[in-house]
This record gives sequence, C-alpha cells and structure tokens, in this order.
Amino acid sequence: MRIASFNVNSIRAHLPNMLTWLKNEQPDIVLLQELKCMDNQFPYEVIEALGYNCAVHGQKSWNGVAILSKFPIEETVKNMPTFPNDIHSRYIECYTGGVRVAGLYLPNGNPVPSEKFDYKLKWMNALNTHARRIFNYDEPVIIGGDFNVIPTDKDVYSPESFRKDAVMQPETRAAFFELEKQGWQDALKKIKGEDAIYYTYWDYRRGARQNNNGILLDFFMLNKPAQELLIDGGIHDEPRDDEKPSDHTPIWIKLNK
DNA sequence: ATGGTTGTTCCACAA
Repeated sequence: MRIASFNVNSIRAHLPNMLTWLKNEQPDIVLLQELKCMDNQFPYEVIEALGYNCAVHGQKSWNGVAILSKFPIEETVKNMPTFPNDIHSRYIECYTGGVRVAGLYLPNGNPVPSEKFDYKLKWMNALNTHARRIFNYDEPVIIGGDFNVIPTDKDVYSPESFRKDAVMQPETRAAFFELEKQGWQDALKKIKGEDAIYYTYWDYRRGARQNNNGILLDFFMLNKPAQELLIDGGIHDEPRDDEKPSDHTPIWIKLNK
C-alpha cells in the first residue's frame, strides 16, 4: 500500500498538474491540503473516474483538506475532536483500507508575534492532545500533511532567512517534537536517515526551485503498528518541475500491507 | 532589509 500527501495550493488552479502525478503514481491513499475551494467546487468527477473515493473538508478561498482512497472511506472526521470549533478547514481523518489516516494543513502562523501565531500554537496543542489519543489505537495510524514546521536547521536552505518565521520558532519546534516524544515516528526521517537533507517546498520567488532553495514542511508520522509496516518512502520531485506547479511537492510512503 | 511570485477575489491579504 502506498500513501501520498500533497499540498496542491488550490486544487482548481493546479488540477492538471495534480492529475498528471496522480495518474503516474496511483497511490492507494492520498492526503490533499490547501484545496482553496468549497466542497461543491471540488473536482469529484475527474478524480472518481480514476478510481478514488473522496472525503472533502473544503472552505471558501483558503485552506481545505481532502482524503482520496481506492478503498471505501469510513468514519470520516472533519476538524480535530480536540478543536471542534476551528474556524478553518485544516483537519480530516478517516478509516480506509485497514488504516486510519489523518490529513492536516497546520496554520502558517506568521507574523511573530500575532494572533495568527497564537492560533498556530493553540492548533498544535490541540493536535498533540488528539494525537496522544489515537497513537494507542491497535490499527495503523498515519498522520500526514503540511505541518508548516521546519524541525531543524538542516531542513532549510538558509536557517538565518527563517529565524524570525513562525515555522521555525522554538515553541513551534517544541510542539512538533512532542509527537516524537509520544512515540510517533517521522517516516521519511526513518527511511532517509537523521542527517539526510531533503525538501518538500520551494518558493515561487527568486528562482528557489532552480537553486534548490527549499524547505521541509511536509511529514508522515506513524504510530507503532504503522511503523512495523513501513517499507519505503520518499519525495516525488517531478510535479514541482511540471507545468504550473504547486509550491509544494508530494511525499509518499509504502507500507507492507 | 527589501523584494521577489502565485493564489483567491475584486481589495488586499495569505503564503
């Protein structure tokens, strides 16, 4: 089983790019972030025609997350139970194909300090509380998506350029590492090694992609049963170099299932 | 330090 996550930065603006990748890779389960559309604007028909069921938690203009699956989708949850009144659509969870998957688009949180940064930390706190609960499920649980966190200085082409950014604040990093303290495993870090340098986002500006001025923002976190199934994982670079791309590129894992 | 690009929407604001 292969599971992928892709921040598409508007599903409508980047649908051709996303579909090219989807047809080429055909992951069993896909987590999508930054749909930037309402539920009724989601391109259900073309995605269902490729054999996917869709669970969509959309929002006008901003945010929005979805799960695509070649298996039936059950027990869909929109918004974290620990943050039921979230004003943004940033979290979706379901049971599909014998695994529980959660897709998230964590708040960016800039500038620092601001109400937006407070919201980011509040959101991460709610995530950690919810994650502690679902970590202990007997089934494989996979939390994936755009965490809007640069965990360490090696995960960014120029740490000094981001020192004041919300994605790299000590509080942001501490909240992110809470997941590992709970026992969650960073799947790509496990596959590639602690010191490996890899990015999932390149700014549209200043030739960031051409110069590989990237940052690591997207992750798969696995509970114990999922860790035991992990075989492989990586980054799909091709969509970022295709026509009219998202600023993120997909990440993927392969489970022995 | 600033500016650079792309998204949604219609005006700046978000990233």
